[in-house]
Amino acid sequence: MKIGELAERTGVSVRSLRYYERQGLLAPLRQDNGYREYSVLAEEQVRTIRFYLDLGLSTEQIAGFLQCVLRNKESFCEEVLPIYQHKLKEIDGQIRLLNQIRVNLRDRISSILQERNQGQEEII
Amino acid sequence: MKIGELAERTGVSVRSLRYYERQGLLAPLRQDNGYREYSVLAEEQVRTIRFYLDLGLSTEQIAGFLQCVLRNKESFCEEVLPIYQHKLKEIDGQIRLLNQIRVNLRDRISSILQERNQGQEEII
DNA sequence: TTAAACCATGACATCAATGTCATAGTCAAG
DNA sequence: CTTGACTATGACATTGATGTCATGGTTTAA
Repeated sequence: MKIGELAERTGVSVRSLRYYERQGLLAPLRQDNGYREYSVLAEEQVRTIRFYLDLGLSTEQIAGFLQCVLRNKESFCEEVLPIYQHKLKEIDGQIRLLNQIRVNLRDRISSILQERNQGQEEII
Repeated sequence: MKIGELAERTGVSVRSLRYYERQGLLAPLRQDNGYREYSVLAEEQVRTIRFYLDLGLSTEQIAGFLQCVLRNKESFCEEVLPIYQHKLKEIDGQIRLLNQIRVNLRDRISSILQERNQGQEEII
């Protein structure tokens, strides 16, 4: 199958498919005319790539274990666990930071609303 | 005071002070030699800018209300509240997304650990 | 056969604040 | 007067996946 068909089947843009290839995540054959030729397995492979990307992993991280997880159960691939754990710490840190900001924002919003109400009361 | 001194007093790099100026957040006078001349008020102003930047607001958003909040109470500046509320929604969305990923990651990590333990037991 | 649709590659843009470097003018202390 | 510290401006880099455009070759359907 050619790149346009794979793009349509997976919902991933042609641009991204070429990018994944350059990052070492896909390795389609080439037809005589230079067109990329994807096997039927490529569709599942792209969905796997998308899954890990959506998990927040980088193409570089994914490249480190993609071949393994395509052939085995995830638990068999040694590289996966440390990457997951590292990502989890990162996510926890981000959530903590966002929560601090969130609390700060909520405080300021309610304080603004309160002061405005007091201003109204003074007028009354 | 010159830019180096302001940078040292506020902990903000010279580069960033020039950037803030270009974004319309600072407007120092110029000495005859072209050097920027900051008033003592600039120090507080920079801290205010940093505060809003740390809250996740963009220089463009900050520029929209900075002059007002420097002169009045925050609750007096009409532009602030909608920006806060918009930012809060954004943060909530980010937290939600991160939490989904977090749950996903934790599930996969524990599932890997569990499968590895089962593998061990089988050997025993 | 010809036009439309598809493919290839490479380059530039994005988002945003900041770092860094190059080049050059200015100032202060020795 | 000279050297080192400071300042000015402008340009390029960063981060990462993706969009978009330009240019040109290929295929396919009418």
